[in-house]
Amino acid sequence: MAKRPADPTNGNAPAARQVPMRDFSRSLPMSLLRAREAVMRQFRPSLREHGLTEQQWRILRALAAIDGAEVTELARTAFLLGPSLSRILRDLEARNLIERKTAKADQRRSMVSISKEGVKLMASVAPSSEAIYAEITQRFGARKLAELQEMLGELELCLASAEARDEITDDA
Amino acid sequence: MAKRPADPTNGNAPAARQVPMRDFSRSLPMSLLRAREAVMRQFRPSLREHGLTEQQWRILRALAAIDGAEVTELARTAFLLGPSLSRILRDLEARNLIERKTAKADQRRSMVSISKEGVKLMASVAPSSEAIYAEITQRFGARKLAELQEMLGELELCLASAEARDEITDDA
DNA sequence: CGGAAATACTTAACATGTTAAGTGAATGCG
DNA sequence: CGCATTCACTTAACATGTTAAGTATTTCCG
Repeated sequence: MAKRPADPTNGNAPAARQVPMRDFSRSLPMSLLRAREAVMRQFRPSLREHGLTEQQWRILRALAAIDGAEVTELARTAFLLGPSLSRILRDLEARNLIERKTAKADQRRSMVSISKEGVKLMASVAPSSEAIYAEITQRFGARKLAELQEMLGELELCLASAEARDEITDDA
Repeated sequence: MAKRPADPTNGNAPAARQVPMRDFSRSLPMSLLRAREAVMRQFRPSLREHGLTEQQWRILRALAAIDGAEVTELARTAFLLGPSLSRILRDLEARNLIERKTAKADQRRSMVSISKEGVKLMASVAPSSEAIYAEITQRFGARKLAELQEMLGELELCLASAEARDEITDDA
């Protein structure tokens, strides 16, 4: 486990001065944050030109792939929290990029789908978006990219299972 | 590419999706986002118990390691944008966790440092934080973790250099 | 049937991300 | 010196992240 470089100012004194922890610029959360920011920085200008934020784009992509979904399902797919999604859907609906209709069987649920305008907008953004992705793939290497994504998936899974265990423990 | 022949026929058939774009749940930004979220989900409860957000914690850690820094330098270290940092510093100062003094040589700059209270708070959070990190390291594997971080760093570098090239091109 | 509990969202409140504009203090240079 | 420019922040405005509370609907169950 994480051994740190010796700290001459400290030793093992428990109560007094704090050890500088593992250089936090190399912590996992920071590495992930910086990598993601580096990637998103490539896409944001293009999205912005089309009047879309990253999250709005995620929602449209998710909707385009499934031809209608409930809000909760959409939240899971686009990896957004409910409140964020609620706001964004309100705005996207006002811009006529999506459509909603409450389900007949269950008035609580609402089905969301992309509108014709939404599809048109996607068509205008997709080429540039794909080009950027292709550029990244080429620069970083397709094989390496696949490896990276594989590891990211494993990390996610390994931590998700940690939480499942916590929940069981919590059950009082 | 990807003209989307609107296919209303498969309303509730999740099976055959004619994919206009690469399944976006496997896109690099989503992979990074989900991995990071999985990691942060482990830390947030502990930080919250101590009344700190993730960003406030980043700032304290950065300050603890360097014993005083200018705002711009701190922004780079903690990977925060100027406006976010300004707000957070205002709040941390109000809570007496940090101290500021304007530089004598240049009145525009202000030096920020962690206060005694700030150090004390860090000392109370650090053990749990380190324990969580150790748990993650153990679950995922130290070697694999190092590999992952190595790849993330390479990705960041490879995209940063892409931007450097863009800027040169823009310069005309 | 009827009320407690669960479900599917939505609102609210606060903190941060992101871009643009503002402010006051140094600098460059004619 | 004078003054436009640059610099180091800060404010502003809008969008999202995050948690808690609210609302309407449905389901569970006696």
